[in-house]
Amino acid sequence: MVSMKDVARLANVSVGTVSGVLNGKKAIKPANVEKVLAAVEELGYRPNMLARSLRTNVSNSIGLIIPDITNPYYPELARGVEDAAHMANFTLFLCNSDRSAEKEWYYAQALVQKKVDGMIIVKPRCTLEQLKRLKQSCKLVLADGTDSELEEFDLINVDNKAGAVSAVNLLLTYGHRDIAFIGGIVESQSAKHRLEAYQATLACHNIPYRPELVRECMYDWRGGRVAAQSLLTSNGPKPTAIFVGNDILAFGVIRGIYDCGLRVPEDISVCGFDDIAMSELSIPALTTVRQPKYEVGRQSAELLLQRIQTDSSETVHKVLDTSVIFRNTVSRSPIRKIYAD
Amino acid sequence: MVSMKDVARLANVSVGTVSGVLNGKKAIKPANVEKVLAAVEELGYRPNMLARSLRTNVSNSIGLIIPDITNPYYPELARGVEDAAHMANFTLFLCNSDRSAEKEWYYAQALVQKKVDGMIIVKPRCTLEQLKRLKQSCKLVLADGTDSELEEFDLINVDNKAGAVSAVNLLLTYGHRDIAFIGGIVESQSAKHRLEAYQATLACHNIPYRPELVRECMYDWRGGRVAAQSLLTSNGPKPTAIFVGNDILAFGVIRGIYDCGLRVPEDISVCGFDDIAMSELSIPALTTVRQPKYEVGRQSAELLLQRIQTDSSETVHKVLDTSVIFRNTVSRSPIRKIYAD
DNA sequence: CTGAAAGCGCTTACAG
DNA sequence: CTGAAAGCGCTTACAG
Repeated sequence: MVSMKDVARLANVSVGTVSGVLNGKKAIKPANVEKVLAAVEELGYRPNMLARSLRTNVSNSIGLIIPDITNPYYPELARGVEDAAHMANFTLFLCNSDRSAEKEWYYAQALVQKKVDGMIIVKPRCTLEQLKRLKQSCKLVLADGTDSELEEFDLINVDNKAGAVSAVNLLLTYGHRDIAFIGGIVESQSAKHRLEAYQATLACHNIPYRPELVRECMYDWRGGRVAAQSLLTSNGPKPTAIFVGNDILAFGVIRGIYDCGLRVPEDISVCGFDDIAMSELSIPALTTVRQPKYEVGRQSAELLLQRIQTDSSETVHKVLDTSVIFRNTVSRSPIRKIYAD
Repeated sequence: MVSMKDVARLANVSVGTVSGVLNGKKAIKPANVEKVLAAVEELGYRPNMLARSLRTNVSNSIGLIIPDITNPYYPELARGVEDAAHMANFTLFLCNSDRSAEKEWYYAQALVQKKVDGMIIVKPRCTLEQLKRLKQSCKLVLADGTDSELEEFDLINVDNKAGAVSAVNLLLTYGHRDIAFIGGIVESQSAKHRLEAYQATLACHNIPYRPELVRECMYDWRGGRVAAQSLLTSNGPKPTAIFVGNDILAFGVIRGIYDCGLRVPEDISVCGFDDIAMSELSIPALTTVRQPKYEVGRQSAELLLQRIQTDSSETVHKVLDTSVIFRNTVSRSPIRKIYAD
C-alpha cells in the first residue's frame, strides 16, 4: 500500500504539502504541485478514505435500510437514492431489514459505527427512542414513516390516502357500486390507510360499508389469490370490482378470479396500488395507482445530503403525490352502466 | 462522541485494557472486565470501526457492482450476497454501473479507497488491466464474467449454453420445427451464447438455420414487441415457437404476438430465459429457463468471504446449472404434432 | 509558501 | 495481568 508518506518522499516535500495539493485548499508553489502530481502518478497513489474520514469526521457514505430489495417496490426506490448519492460523490450501504425491528436496529448501529454521514430508513420499525438516539449519531431521514409520533424527523412520504381515494373513485366513476377491498395484512400502516380511504370514499357516495366485501390476506400473490377465491366463492355479496392494496396482490387476485372462471375486466374489474414494473407488462395491463418510488428514493437522499452538507432549517415533511394509471383491468360495471363524469 | 479513552477513564484502566476486554483476545482480570463493561454500558460506547479498520486493515465491508438494481434480474442476486454478507457480519456497498466501463471503474476505485475487504463485479466491463490492478488492492470475484480471458479470476457463472439448449430442446420436443430466436443486443456475452446454443441445437436435429427467424432487438420489453411484430409481419417463414433471450423481452414478444391477433400458446409458443419474479405471475405463466440468481449472489459472496478470511488455494471457476420451468406458454406445435420423447 | 507536530480512535507488541 | 507508547494514513493549526 502506497501512502502519502511515499509520495512525499518521492516528490521531496512534506506530507503536509502533499495533502495540500491533493485537497487544493492550500496555496502551494506550482513547481511543487507538479512534483507531487508526478509522484502521485508514478506511484499510482490513491488516498485512504478511512484515514481521511477518521480525521475529518466525514465519510461520504450513507446507508439505506429497506425491508427487502427483492420486493418489487424497492429497487426503484434504491436506485433513486443511489443516483442522488452518486451525483454527490457519496457511496451507499444497502441493508435489508426484513421488516424486523431487531435487524433494522442492528444495521442502524453497524452503519453508525462505520461512520456513515447519514442514513435513510424506509418503513422504520424500531422504537422512537432508538430513532432519537440514531439522530444524535448521524443525519436521518425516514421514508414511508407514516406514524404520527415521527413528527420530529425528516419525512418523505407518499399520499396513500389520496391515492386510495382516487382508485375507489375511478371504480365508482365506472359505475361500480359493489366494490371489494383486498389488502395485505403485513404492511400495517399503508394497508390501513388504504382501507380507511376505501371506507371513507364509499361513505362519501352514500354506499354502505359491507365488511363481507373486505379481505385481509398474506403479503404475497398467493395471499391475493386465496382472498379472491374466498370472496367470489362465499355466500356474501359479489363485487363487480376489487380494489387491491398492492400490485403483487392484485396479480394474485386476478389469478384467483380466472380460477373461478371469471374474466378481467369483463366480469370483474381490478385496480391495484404501487405500479410496479410488471404492471405495465402484464396482459391485461394492470390499472393501478402509481407511487413515485424513484422520487421517494431520490428526494430522501437529496434531503439527507442537504442535511449533511449544511444542517439548516427545521424538519421537513414532504408528501409526494400518486397518480392513477389507467390501463386494462377496469371496465364499466356489468351490473349498471353509467357514464363517466 | 464517546471514545475508548472516556471508557478507560471512567473504568480507571488504560485504553489497552479496554481494547482487550472488547476484543476478548487478551486475558484480563475479571474485576476489570466488569468495570470496563459497566463503563461501556453507562456511556453507551460503541467502537469506531473506521479507527479499528485503519489499524487492522480489515473493514468488514464488501462491495457489489451490478449493472442496475432496477433490472429484475439483480434484486435477487443482490439479496443473495447481502444475506451471505450479513451472516458473516459484513456490510455491503451497492453500486449501479449502468453497464458503463467508466462508472464501473470509478466505483471500483472508490470502494478500494474505502478499503472494502473485497468486491463482486457482475458482468464486468472494465479492462483486463484494471481488473488485475483491482485484484492487488482487494479480493475480487467476478459473477457472470464469461470472457475467456478472465481465467485468472474467481468466477461464478451460470451455464447459459446448457440452459439455452434445454429451452430449444423443449420446443423441439413439443413438435416445433420453425423456431425463432429473439435476443437483446446489449447483453452481448450471454445473448451471444444463447444464440449460439440455439443454432447448435437446431443443427443437432438437422434443422437448417434460417437467419430470417432471428431478430436482435433493444433491451427492454418494447424491443421484444417490435421484434415479434417484425417477425410475424414479414414475408419470411413463420415460426410456431419463439425462444426469447430473456423474460422481460419475452413479455414484450407475447404482447407483440397478441397485437398481431395471435394467441399464446395456442398459435405460437414462447419460452423465455431467467425466470424473473413476474414470470410465475403472468397469465399465461411464462415457460422459461431459470437462472439461480440468488445462488449466484450467495455463492459469489461466500467465495469472496472465504478469500478474505483465508486466502487459500487456487482460482475457482464455478458454473451453476439452470433448469427449465415449464408453465403455460409452450404447447404442441399446431403444424405437426408429435409425441414428446 | 512549507515543514514539524499533534491528533483522529483504535490495536498491538513490549516491558514490567 | 496491565500500562505506556508507537503507529495505521490522513488533516490541520502553527511557527517560520
